[in-house]
Amino acid sequence: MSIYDKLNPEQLKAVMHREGPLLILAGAGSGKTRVLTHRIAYLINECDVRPYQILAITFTNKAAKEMKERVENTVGEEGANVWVSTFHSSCVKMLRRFCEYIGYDRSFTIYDDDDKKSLMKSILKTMNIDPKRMNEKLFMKAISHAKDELIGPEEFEKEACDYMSETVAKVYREYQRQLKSCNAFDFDDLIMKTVELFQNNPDVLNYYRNRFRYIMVDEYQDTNTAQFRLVSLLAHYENEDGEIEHNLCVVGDDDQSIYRFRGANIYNILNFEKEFPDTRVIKLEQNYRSTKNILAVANSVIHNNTERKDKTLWTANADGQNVHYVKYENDIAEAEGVTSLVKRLMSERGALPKDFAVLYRTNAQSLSFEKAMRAAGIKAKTVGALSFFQRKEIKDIVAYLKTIDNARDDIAVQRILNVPKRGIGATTVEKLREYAYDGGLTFYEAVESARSVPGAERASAKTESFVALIQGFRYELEKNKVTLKKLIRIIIEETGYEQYLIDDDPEKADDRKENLDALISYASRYEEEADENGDLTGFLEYCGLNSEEAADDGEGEDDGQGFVSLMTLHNAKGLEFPYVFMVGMEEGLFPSYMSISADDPEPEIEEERRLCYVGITRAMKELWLSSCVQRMMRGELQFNMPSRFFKEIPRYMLDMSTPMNKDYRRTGKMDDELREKKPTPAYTKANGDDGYKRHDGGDLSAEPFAMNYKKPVRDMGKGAGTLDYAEGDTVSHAKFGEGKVISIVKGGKDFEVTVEFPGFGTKKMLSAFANLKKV
DNA sequence: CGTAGTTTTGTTTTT
DNA sequence: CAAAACTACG
Repeated sequence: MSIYDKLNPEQLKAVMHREGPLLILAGAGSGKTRVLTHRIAYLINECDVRPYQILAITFTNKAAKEMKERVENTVGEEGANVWVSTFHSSCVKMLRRFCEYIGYDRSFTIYDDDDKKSLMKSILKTMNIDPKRMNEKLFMKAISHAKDELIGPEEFEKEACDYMSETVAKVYREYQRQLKSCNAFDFDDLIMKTVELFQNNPDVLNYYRNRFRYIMVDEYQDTNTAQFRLVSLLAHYENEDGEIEHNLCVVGDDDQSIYRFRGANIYNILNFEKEFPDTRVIKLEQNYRSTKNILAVANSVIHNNTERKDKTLWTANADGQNVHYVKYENDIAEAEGVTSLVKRLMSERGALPKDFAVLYRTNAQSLSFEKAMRAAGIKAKTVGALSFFQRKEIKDIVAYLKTIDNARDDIAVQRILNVPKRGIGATTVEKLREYAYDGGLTFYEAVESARSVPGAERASAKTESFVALIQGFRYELEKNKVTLKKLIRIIIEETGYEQYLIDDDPEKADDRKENLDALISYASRYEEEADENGDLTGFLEYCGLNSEEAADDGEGEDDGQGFVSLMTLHNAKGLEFPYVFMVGMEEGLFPSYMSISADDPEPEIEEERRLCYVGITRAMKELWLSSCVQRMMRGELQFNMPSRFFKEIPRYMLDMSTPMNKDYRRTGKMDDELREKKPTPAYTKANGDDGYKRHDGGDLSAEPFAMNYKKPVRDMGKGAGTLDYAEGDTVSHAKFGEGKVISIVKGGKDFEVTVEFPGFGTKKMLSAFANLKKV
């Protein structure tokens, strides 16, 4: 009996693969993590590979942690020496060691999105760029994208061809300059700069090439160009006979690529075999997770994508229930409906809260579910929304720590200079910033010499006491060798931070204090776990990269029943639940309005479809899909059509009779009488003599919901029948201003209108959404 | 300088 | 309906 006995033949082939590039196309629920961990075990136990020669890369810290545990379970103690981490933390580790080669100091900090935004805003201000015309988001996106593609500021500048890109180039260069002077990297830099480090320093690269003889990458479909380069640089080893080995094993599923917006390059997986010609390809198509019915729905949806490797997932599992579809009157009814279904499944089937997940497209949707669950007394947890380290109070204290550790971090210093309030106002900060900028100083240095800064003299008494405060903290840390835990307590104490919280918002003060306590226990746990390099810099790095759940906040101790998980579809990747609710499946929400109205919608819609596929395949036993006729979105009542993805599911696969009484869809409440007479009305009507017409997935033109279909009210009169403008007319658009109509093409119930806007170029849009007015 | 009250603006997903 | 930006006042 060996650990390999439980593997199927394909899995076994993958596990036993020793040398050379290997591409594992692993469908959802096909046991890829198991393959990965077993392969690591195989290499160590059977092939004399040392654990430290293996590098396994995952995407999230959570996945890394889980994989590490599983490796240690299969391999034993030695498994702890396998380097399992995310792209970002691997890079941090390597940079921490060698960043001096590229002119950084070892105590560098990492900027998250908030920090990035602050820095960008201040740059735009000093460069006198009108934020009304070009806001910081635009620049952040452009720069981030460039970095994903390994395009540095110089190259970007060379390729700039219009005013827009030239401006971005200038900002990009300044942004990089300031990052460096702050001794900070942003997330994208972590990858790009590591690649730079390798490319410019062969000795460093060779060091890691010789060390990492076997490299594995999980979720390979979500790698971007920079990450691909990083991995291919590393997976290059010259053996004793002078042959080059590429011991690179990547595991992925092109159908689950959902991070294109973040630069993920789907061709990394589609063209892997071209990059590495001697690649062995193994497909894992047997699904161990879901029922046949769930898988059938997933397959029928994903088959509408054109850019994919052909494969079809199958399972030996039972048929299971049909996938359910419920159409609710509004978002509140949806939340209550889902909640009562959860309640009912718990009482009728003995399911536990942890068996359920509610998946939605946008974080904003979580609120109504949180409320409904709380009202019904069901434990639910929203995962991921606002991560621990993004909370104001945590960021403030962390900014103090950053300032103590690395006063070159201008963003951190600016954040806390007047928090809690010390009477140092915006004008003073502005003067200090100018002074620092002109004199090539860090912001902190400017603060130190505020006395001689024109315009800031008046506040110099206040800035001096701030400097003294920081020096005091440094003294505690360096001379008195206080622990991190103690240091944080001292900071809170000395700055009067708790009083500040109470003055700022008495309502939230208690919650926030609890978060501070959580930070303190997080720090003390870090100190216990970390070995000798458990210093302040290390702790900050830990904080910066762990965007996920922090310390258990003590709230609601686990009783073994767990929580209903509320999360975005993106967050659900890699997870599985017996019962899954995919909610808010409406045109304009999922697929999102952004994807529908993009210049070139097809690839975006395909990504949304993959996201849909990911959601469906999270379900093990039973799946509910739902949409609402109307919902509140940004304070306005919106009327959406059911998602186009429903049209891609053959109707006979859907059970549309889910718990219904007269009022269910309107209120989300179940009729108790009905429940008692017919205990399980939900599961009786499926697939059969219900009068539903059956058609296969090929016929997408069929009206899916003739039964309870209402025309969307949104923009009636423009969307349907006729338009009040014609080709050649001048129209006006809320965002782009006036433009000339180039063409109008009829498509389905809508018109695709092409308009040329001076200054914005030519845009294609759907008449129903564009809200164009004839001028 | 700080604050409270008002207006504007923006809408996806995240390491 | 937020959050952010702006304004007016003490």
